[in-house]
Amino acid sequence: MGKGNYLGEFEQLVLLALIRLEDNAYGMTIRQTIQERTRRAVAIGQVYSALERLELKGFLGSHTSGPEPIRGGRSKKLYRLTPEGAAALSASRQMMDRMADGLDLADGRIA
Amino acid sequence: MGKGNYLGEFEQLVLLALIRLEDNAYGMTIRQTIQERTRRAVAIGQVYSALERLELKGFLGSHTSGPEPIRGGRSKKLYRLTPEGAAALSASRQMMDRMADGLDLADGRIA
DNA sequence: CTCCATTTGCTCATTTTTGCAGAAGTAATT
DNA sequence: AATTACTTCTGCAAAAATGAGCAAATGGAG
Repeated sequence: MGKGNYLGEFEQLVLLALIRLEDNAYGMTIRQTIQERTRRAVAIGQVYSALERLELKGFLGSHTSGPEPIRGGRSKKLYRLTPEGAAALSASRQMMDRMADGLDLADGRIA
Repeated sequence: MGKGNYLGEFEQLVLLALIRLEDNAYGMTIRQTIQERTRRAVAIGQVYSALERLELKGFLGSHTSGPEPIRGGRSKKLYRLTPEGAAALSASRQMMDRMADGLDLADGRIA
């Protein structure tokens, strides 16, 4: 795998949502999960563009579910993390942890 | 504080470096700290452009040190975190923590 | 049964913000 | 003048963010 493909912050949120959602990860649920947990509004387009980037990089895979017999029950594009995605996520988090290690974030000395 | 004032990942690294460096945070040391801890190369211009943005947003303050009587000892632009910066950093990290809470990152289910 | 309003899910185009890279410039000592 | 240390400037690439609008399903009114 090439260099320089580290994850942006929102991309990390998306990958974390995938893990949390297990077999039910698709655009709408991913968006909802991120909104609930981060308490910030997420535009729908943002989710899909992140998903597209991540799939291109091989960090996740997708398949299409069949439609379901409920109102608005059209088919969905379901996503799952790949081993590469899991590795990238883990690496990003470890990097941040090393940077924060031993610091008292409560009282960062103030200007 | 306004909305939409979120930190990018590199910006977070810069703020964390500030805390770590206490009274000795300026372009060169910030760069070095990030490189050592994250193990990735950091272009110097990237550091300064992040610093400029962060100062503009009020997340850090700066002042100029006097020159020192050693070779190349020109004056430095020293940076410190503001209360707003500390709050933003803390918020970003909490957001990520809530997203990751309870997940087993080791075995994200695989595609 | 046929429309069409409603619900759910996705695509696309665009703009703004961050990230990345290196050349050029400034200020000090030797 | 040469050397060392630090900063600014400039340009481009990648990611974040926004929102309009398209597509596919059901359910209900007629």
